[in-house]
Formats: sequence, structure tokens, C-alpha cells
Amino acid sequence: MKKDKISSAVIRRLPRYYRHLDDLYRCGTVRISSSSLAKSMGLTASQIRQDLSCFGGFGQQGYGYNVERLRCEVADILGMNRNHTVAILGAGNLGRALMENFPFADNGFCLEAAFDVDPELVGKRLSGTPVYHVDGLEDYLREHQVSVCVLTVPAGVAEAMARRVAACGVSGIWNFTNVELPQKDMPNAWVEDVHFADSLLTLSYMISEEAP
Amino acid sequence: MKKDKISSAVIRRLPRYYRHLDDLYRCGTVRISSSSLAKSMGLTASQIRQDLSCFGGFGQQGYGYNVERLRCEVADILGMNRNHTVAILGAGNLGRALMENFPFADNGFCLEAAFDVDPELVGKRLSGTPVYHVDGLEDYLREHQVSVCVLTVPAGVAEAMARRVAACGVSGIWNFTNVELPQKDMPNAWVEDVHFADSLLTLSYMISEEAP
DNA sequence: TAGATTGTTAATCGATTAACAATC
DNA sequence: TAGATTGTTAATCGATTAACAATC
Repeated sequence: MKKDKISSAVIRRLPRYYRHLDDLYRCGTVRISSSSLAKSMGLTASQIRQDLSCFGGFGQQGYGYNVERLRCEVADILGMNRNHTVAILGAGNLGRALMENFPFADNGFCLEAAFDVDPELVGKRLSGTPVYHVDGLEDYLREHQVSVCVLTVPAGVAEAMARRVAACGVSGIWNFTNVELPQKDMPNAWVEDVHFADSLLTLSYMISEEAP
Repeated sequence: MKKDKISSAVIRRLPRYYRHLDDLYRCGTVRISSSSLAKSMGLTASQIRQDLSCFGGFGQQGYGYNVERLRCEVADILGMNRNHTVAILGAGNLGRALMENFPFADNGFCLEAAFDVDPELVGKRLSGTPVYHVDGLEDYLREHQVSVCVLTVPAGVAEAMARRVAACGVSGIWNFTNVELPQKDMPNAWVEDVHFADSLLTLSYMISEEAP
């Protein structure tokens, strides 16, 4: 039975379901039961059935789930077929690493532009993506529908940039800076953080504490 | 009262506590109560007191917490003062972005070496860090105590590299590849994932679903 | 002392797991 | 049909919040 409000615990598991289903699909697996998927993912079958049932009944008694169908359903739930667009703010090492290596298209995003202040970069293309000067950011955002801005700018300008793009109606900010952008200060945009330091410190705790 | 087994929910909040305490410390704040820290972090005071009490009693009734002291305690809990060392596997864009921009030292890690196969890079230094050929990885790890290896290699070789370093006694693997490295297959090393795609897809779900 | 705030115990809430009727 | 497996309801477990005595 479809649920109204999905808990964030469930949402955070969806991309992993997608990844596993995509692997299975590429391997040619046709069907899978909740229990075998659970086994390969290190979850319980109950949890998988509960999670999926938040969005509808995608399985069949006695059979399990059709991999291709379920993969598509999860992709749809995640919004992978909505022609989302993305612009990168800050074409330093990290910004370029994402431009050159991250498969935006495979995740349903079209990378359309990058912005920087470096005159060496502005006007060029990096991996096919045009780099514009940050001064033209607002004009660009007015003229192009951008769903998500990637924040790979220096920490000092992170908050200002976030406010600028949020004010222009961008729906999401993918924040790679170490700066906290409180959701309450960005009333119009969702903020998703990738805090490298938090991740490394978690690992630091684990290795300091005990062996796995 | 010190607890034995700390839940991962608590552990994942510790780096954020550290970040906020460090900010307060740098601003010269001397003391803080659980309720004002809670307010600025968007948590409840109860939760903060519960979390901290897993590790000991760091506060004082009627006063609150001494910022400098609590910052040090959290740093200690996180293992930031253990002279951890780190080596980067894969000096592509992402590896270089980490080498040049990520403050390993501020997080208690000493960046000692990078490994790659590119003859253009091997033998050089990047941001002061020597780059060695991957062929010498095992020899290096035998002679140097490396706590954590950063996995910024192409997906195709990720699992093989992970096994190699785990076999050499590395305690942690900081995994930036999109490949899943099941903890059960790495019995000796903790794996901490930074899955860019999972993060972006979570954001994709949020912006597809509703405004914040 | 009076006021403030902790650490901890108890109550509540939510998420995970187990069980099972429905059914392919 | 018999066996398998779902979707869902109920039971359990764990995490968060509330309350309050202790005490600085």
C-alpha cells in the first residue's frame, strides 16, 4: 500500500537498491526474490519488502520481482527520468573530477554548464561542458532551467553562492564544501551534503576503536 | 556513564559535533550549554547530552560544557590524535583533488604517499606527496605503517586493490569508487564509502518529490 | 542561596523484524 | 495442485525525547 510520507531511512536505501538491481539487470538476471536480494545486500527480506511496499506492490507471490521492471520502478521513484539538469559551480580539481568522471547522465542528470572565476578556464570547454564566468550566473539561471547546482567552490564563498542559486529557483544544492548550509536558511532548495571530513572521521573512529 | 557498544547513529553525529565545537573554539566561545548547541545544530538538547554521556561526563551542572575541553574530548574519541597515516591509490582528478585540497592533517591524518600507474606521474611529487608505481604497493606497505588507503582508482580495479591493501594489514579503506566492497569480504579492514551517486540520487528524489 | 544545567532514568516514538494469510 | 513468495499486520527492538533529581 502506497505510503504518504516516506522516512529518510527508506529513501537513503533506494539508491543502493537501484545500484544492485542495475547490476543484476546488466548480468541478465530476470527475476529475484526479496530473500536473495537481501542476502546479496546484507539486509533482511522483510526490510526489502517493507521498503518497496511504501511505493506500491511491484512483486508477485510465488515468483518474486522482475528485475527489469523493479529497476525501472526504483529509477522512477528516484526521479531519474525527469530530465534534471545540473551546473557545476567551481571548476577546480574536484569540480573537474566530477565533470570528467562522474556519470551524470547515468543518474538522470544532464550536465549543462560550469562556472568559475579563473580567466584561464572561462570561455573554454572541459569534457565538453562550457565554462562561464560566475558573474553571469544569475543571467544564466534565469534563461536556463537548472535543477541542481554542485557546490565545489572554496569554503569562503560557499554560503554566498548557495544563497545566490537558491534565490534563482534552483531546486537542489549538492554541497561538497565543508561548510554547513542549514536547510532553514535555504527555504527553496534541498541541500545534500557530501562531507568528506565527516566520512573520514567516522573511519578514524572505527579503526581507532576496534577491528571489524 | 561510559557505554560499551556505541550505536552507529551516535558515531555518525560525532564528526558534526567536532566541526561545530571547532567553529565555536575558533570564535573564542568558552562555554556552551547542550540547549544552545542543540539550537545551532538543529538537534535536541536531550540528544546531545545522551550522545556525549556514552563516552563520559564532560559537562558541569549549572554551567554547561567547556568548549575547548569538549572539542578535545571529541577529537580524542574520533581518534584524531593517533598519528594515523594515509596513502592515496589513484592520482587521477579525484585523487589529486584530495591531495591538493583536503586537509588531512586537520583531521588527524598524515598523507604519506600516492600510487598510480601513469609514467607521467610516477616519481614526481604532487602537492609535496611522492607518487609511486602501484607495482611497489605491497613493498611500501610492508615497510611503512599505513592506517588508511584512499581508493580513487577506476571501478574496474577497485575490488582487487582493496583486497591487496587489506591483505597488507591496512586498517581502513576510504572508498570513493562506485563499487560496493562488502565488509564481509574485507575481514581485516573497515570500509567507509563515499558514494557520490547515492548522494545525488537522494537529492534527485527530494527535488522530484516536493519543495523543502 | 537561587538559578541553571547536567547526567540518567523513564516514556515515547519510529524503524526493523517476524509471522502469516493471500495468491501466483 | 503444491510450493514459493509476496504484501501487510503484529511484535520487537532500538533510538529519541521528556522529565527530574543531583549539583555546580
